Amino acid sequence: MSGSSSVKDKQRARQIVTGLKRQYGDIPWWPGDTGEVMIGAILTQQTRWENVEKALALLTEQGLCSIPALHAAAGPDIEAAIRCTGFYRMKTRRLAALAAYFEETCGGIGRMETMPTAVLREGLLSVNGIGEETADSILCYGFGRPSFVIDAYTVRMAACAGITTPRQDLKALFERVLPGSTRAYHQAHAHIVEYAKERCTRKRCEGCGISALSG
DNA sequence: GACCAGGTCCTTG
DNA sequence: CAAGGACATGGT
Repeated sequence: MSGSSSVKDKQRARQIVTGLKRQYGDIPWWPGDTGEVMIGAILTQQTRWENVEKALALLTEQGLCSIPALHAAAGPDIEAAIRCTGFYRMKTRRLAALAAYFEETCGGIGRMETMPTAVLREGLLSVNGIGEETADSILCYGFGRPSFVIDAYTVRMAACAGITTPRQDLKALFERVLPGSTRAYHQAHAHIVEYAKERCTRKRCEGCGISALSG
């Protein structure tokens, strides 16, 4: 916890953040409304984003790309639209659970806008099919809260950079290093994904460590 | 054909 | 409680 490796990890995390920011500058990320972002967050689980975009387009075409619409929709219609994202039966159930939570338990998304982030996060985690990463994606990109997202790319980048902090503590590590603004969280996560998806796959990891960033 | 993708849940040992 | 398996399509 307070060992010297934690100080080094902090420095390494800072180098990842600043190095990538220098390389990419501002990049756009998830311009959709809250409902669409939440749907995308479920669909992207263990799935390439390009396939998620196709599914979102199909849902939109059919007027199903919102929480109220999903809540009213028939299962098979949802399944058909999201098939290309894989795990489509499972994801249809998860979307239904998400929609039921906001429409029935919360009384609409609007009611949650003013909730404290911690309360909102607990509520999201209580929905079957929403784990830590999905919850933080929804908070950060859907509700504009400063809750940093730790995904497979971030974990690999951290490992490549020599960070030894255990996975469950990476969120706190990056949140300590970053400025507290939601925008900073958006950008840092977007940068990591942009960088890592090209060179930091399961099998190979080509220069995704800090050495490649700081020169 | 094998392997992998911006996870999560349930079942075992 | 850690590890393993299931969920499933689409691209390399």
